[in-house]
Formats: sequence, structure tokens, C-alpha cells
Amino acid sequence: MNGPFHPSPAPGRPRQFVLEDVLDKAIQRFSEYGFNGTSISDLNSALGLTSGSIYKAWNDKRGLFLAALNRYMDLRAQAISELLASAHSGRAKLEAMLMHYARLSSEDAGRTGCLVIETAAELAAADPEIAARLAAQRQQREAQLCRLIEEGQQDGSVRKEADPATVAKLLLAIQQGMRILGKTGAAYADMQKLVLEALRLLD
Amino acid sequence: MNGPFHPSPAPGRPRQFVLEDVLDKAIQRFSEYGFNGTSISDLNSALGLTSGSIYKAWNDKRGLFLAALNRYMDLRAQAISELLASAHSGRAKLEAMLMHYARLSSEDAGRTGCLVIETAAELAAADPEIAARLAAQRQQREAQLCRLIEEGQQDGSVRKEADPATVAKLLLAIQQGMRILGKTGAAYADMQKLVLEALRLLD
DNA sequence: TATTATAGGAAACGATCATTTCCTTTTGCA
DNA sequence: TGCAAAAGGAAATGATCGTTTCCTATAATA
Repeated sequence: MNGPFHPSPAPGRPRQFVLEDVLDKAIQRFSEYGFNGTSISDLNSALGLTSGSIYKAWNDKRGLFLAALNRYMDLRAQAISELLASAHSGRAKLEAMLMHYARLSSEDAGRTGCLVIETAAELAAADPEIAARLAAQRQQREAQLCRLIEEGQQDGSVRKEADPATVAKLLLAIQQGMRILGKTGAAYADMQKLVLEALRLLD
Repeated sequence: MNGPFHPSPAPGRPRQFVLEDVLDKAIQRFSEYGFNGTSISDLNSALGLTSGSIYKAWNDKRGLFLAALNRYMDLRAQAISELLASAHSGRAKLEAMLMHYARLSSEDAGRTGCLVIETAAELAAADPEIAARLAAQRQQREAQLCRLIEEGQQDGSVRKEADPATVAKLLLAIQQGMRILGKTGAAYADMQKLVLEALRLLD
């Protein structure tokens, strides 16, 4: 009956913050300092919430982290989708995607880092459930790249001799590698040149 | 007078463990679980040392971590040096180096991960001194790759039109990207194919 | 206006953290 | 054989951790 746009509000006092806004702050904090490097006390100031509110909303610290990780993955996938919509060949889409990563990996955004990579580095060995989540998302990203390469091979913008699955892995490695470079500082101009060089893989 | 090979031992009870052996265990532990994910209690069991011995040898947890990080960097640089010595063109050296990374990034070794990348992801924002150390080591690695590319351009094994500094950054990104792929599981055969594809950047 | 349901938030909880203390053990040397 | 010096190791320290408790505040509803 009640859709999300004319909701009858849940009983009781309504939440006084916007979940998504707080998750964005959590993404920033966890990306820079990691899960274990962020205490609840840190989160109290970073999110502007007391422990009570955090635990009511997400059960525990790990629950908040998972919510932030999921939102991060969603946001990034959505940004890529929009990017791809405005490019009109397999190669143009791959170029747009790589240039997007050049921007993400440069300057301040680069130093903030990628929450997925931070999580893989910090928690893959310690938390099998999170590791499985990361593996699944990587598989999706790899498949997406593979489709774009095949699209490029069909429209003639990508060389036909390339093995799509292998090039997809390689491009994914380049994307993630740029993110690591960004953690210790990368100039946008350098990352752009790097991407232009990487595009030779499609010729 | 006394060289390191016929030392008059330091006064007092001699250390009952080999520093390097313990550091290797610390490298393993920190690579998998990170600095903040490893407690002194964890180290007691992982290293087989009590807290007293750890603190006498390295002052504190961070001191042990820095010693492990330095040893890790040294070991890896040494392995690469040996690899390069047995290759005889710029391209062959770059190929050997990339194939070395394919091995490091695959299977169990890949899941263990790279301590440098783990540290960049976890501590670059929180510890400026460590961040500077990482930036310096990255600069060295980049310069080494750059020299190998230039060597290849001179011996004709690498295309002369490539900008060595840019290709160096790109190869470094590929190496580090492979390491991230390895954290969520990578087959050696796939990483090998990835490297062969990447070598097209040198044509 | 009273009730019910949930959020906000301060304070307290036990557990675990990194580190230190202090005593024992092992070495070289007088 | 006793002393100085440094390592090994158990136990204790204070701080901080994640989490819970409990009370207040704010909403819809009867």
C-alpha cells in the first residue's frame, strides 16, 4: 500500500539524521584509516553521532562498516554506469572508465583511497564473509570489463586478437594499481598519461 | 677491530632468537592482518616471543612493524636484483620482473599479500613518517622501471616512442594491481597470461 | 492528553589493548 | 666464583576498546 514516497512514518521518534549522509562520512573515514584504525570514539566525531545512535542504526561497528562498504560499491557502480551511457563504442567506454579512475586516483581523492582495496588489504584474511563479498564484486567488475572489450571487438574499436578475459583482468589490475599509486600521491596529469598509454592495449 | 664475523659478543645474555627469522614471521602476520589487526598477544604466538623480548628488541609495536617493513622492502629488492642479473635485455628484465609479480600475486602467496600495499592502504593517512617511507620506496621502484625501459629502448627491445616515465608508472600500477587481485584469489596461469598481454605495452 | 514506540545520548561495563615492572636466567669477564 | 650486563618471561598497569544500560526526547496514535 504505502510506497516509499508517501510513507506512513514508522512509529516512534523519527531518525534525526540521513542514513546515506552518515554512511558517506563513514566511507571517508574507513577509506583513510581502515576498520581497525577507526574506533567508535573516532566515529562519534567523524559521523556526529553518539554510540547509541550508531548501535541502534547498524547493530555494531561491523554492521556500519558493511553498510558503508555496500554503499561505496553501489555509488561507484552507479557512477560508472552513467559514464558508460555517454560513450558510444567499446573503446570509448573503456577509455572513459579508465579516465574516471585516473581522476579518482589523483590528488586528494587518491590519498583518501578506495574502500574496496583498503578492505581487501586489511580484512580479506581475517573476515571470510567480507572476503567473499569482495571476490563477488571483483567478479562483476571483471565481467563488465570483459563485455566492454567484446563490444569493442564487435564495433571494431578494439583489436580482435585480444583475449577479452585476460585484458579485462589486466585493465582491472591497472585500475586498482592506480588507486595504490594514489595513496602515496599522484598527479592528475601523470595518471591521464598513464591511461593513454594503457589504451594501447586495445590496439 | 672486530668485524661482524668474529665478533666479541655483546656483554650479557645473548639473544635466543634470530632477528631475521622473527621478522619474517612478523611480515607474514602484518601482511595478512595489518598493523591494527595484530595485537601484541597475536605477536606472542605468531613470533613465539613474549612481550618482554619484543619490547627489548624493537622498543614497541611500531618499531617491530617498521623493522618488518624495512626487511620486507630489502628482501623484495634483493629478489628483483637477482632476477635482473640473469636477463640480458631491457625487455627480458621487465618480463622477468612482471612474471615474478605474477607468481607473488597468485595462489597462497597472493592471498598473503604485499606488506607495502597493506601499509599504504592502512597507514598512509594516519602515519606521515611511514607514508614518506612508502613514497620514497615507490619513487625508487619507479626509477628502476624507468631505467629498464630506457635500457630496452637502447638495445632495441622496447619501442622507442614510449615515454619511459609514463610506462614505468603504468608497469608499477600493473604490478600493484596484480597484488590486489591476488588478495581475493588469483590463478597463476591467469596472472601469467595477464603479464604476456601487458608486455604488449613495450612493442 | 495518555500511550506506545523508537531515537538520542551520557555513563558504565567488562574485555582487551600496548606497555612496563620486576624477577629470573644466561652470558663474559674479573 | 662472583659481578655486570643483557635477555627471557610472568604479572600488573592504566588506557582504550566495543558494547550495553538506562534515562530522556520526540514522534504518531488512540
